[in-house]
Amino acid sequence: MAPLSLSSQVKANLSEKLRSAGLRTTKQRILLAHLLFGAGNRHITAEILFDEASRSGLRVSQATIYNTLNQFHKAGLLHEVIIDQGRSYFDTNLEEHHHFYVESEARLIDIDQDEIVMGDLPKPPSGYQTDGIQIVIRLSNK
Amino acid sequence: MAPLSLSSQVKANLSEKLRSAGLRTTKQRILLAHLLFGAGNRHITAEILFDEASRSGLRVSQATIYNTLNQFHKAGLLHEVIIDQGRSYFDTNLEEHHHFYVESEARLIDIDQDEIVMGDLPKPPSGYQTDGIQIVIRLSNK
DNA sequence: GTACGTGCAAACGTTTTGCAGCGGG
DNA sequence: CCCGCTGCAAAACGTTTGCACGTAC
Repeated sequence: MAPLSLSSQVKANLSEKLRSAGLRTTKQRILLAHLLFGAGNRHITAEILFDEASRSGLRVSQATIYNTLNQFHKAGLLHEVIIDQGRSYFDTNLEEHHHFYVESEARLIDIDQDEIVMGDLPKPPSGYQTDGIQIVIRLSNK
Repeated sequence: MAPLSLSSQVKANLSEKLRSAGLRTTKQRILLAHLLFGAGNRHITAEILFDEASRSGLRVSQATIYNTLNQFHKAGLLHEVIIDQGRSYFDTNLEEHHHFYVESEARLIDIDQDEIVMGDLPKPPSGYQTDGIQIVIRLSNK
């Protein structure tokens, strides 16, 4: 994969994205943002992102990967999907949608929005408010 | 809490339950089964079960807690709910149902079956079969 | 210049594993 | 008697944290 040589146009776009999310634009964040957002919707784990960053020529520490993913998440640039014990997935698709999870491959697959039809959502118990809904359909090999 | 003094009737019932699930009936499993299944539907973590077992007078190792929960799960006596990163919940309610999750209290709450209305489920991609569906609605304090 | 980001390594909490010994069938 | 279960301790795993240094603004 091509190293840090992002075109200045691409860099400008990513910088803008980070800045409007209230984040400083460091070299690491620009490249990680490029890996995350530069190739359509992705389901990515810290491990995958670390590998991709390393392979693309940027020497980042794991701590930075975790910090960055958490910051992007807190800033609303990523959604978190928890479905595998001990491993978090981050989804670059921010629209409300749901997933198949292939346990044998530790892989998430988007479900088409119009494929899942929900009636009314249950009301939360008093004192609480709904914060997000997550539907996961586990798949196994036939 | 009352120690290991389970009535022989209770013990017989639990023994039967374990045996028909293909599990040997050891002292530890009988007591853990009693804690799990003797008080209605529960959402329990390894930590909670370990504490309850200790408090009830049985000296069990953490390894046995984990082994037992995993075995009960594999034997179909428990459902696993993964929603908190790094911690597994086991649900003694085997019927298909769904949950609220109160993040601030790390607590699961059952959703009444008739409160959630689903249309048709999406078909799994070819080569895969549906293995279970999990709906979680995250709650925060209002 | 200052507050925030980064790297490194150590710490953390949950879960798994290896192995010797015990106990159910 | 044998195979599976248990306890213990250590290891493994993903993730977080403390701290010194570096860098965006």
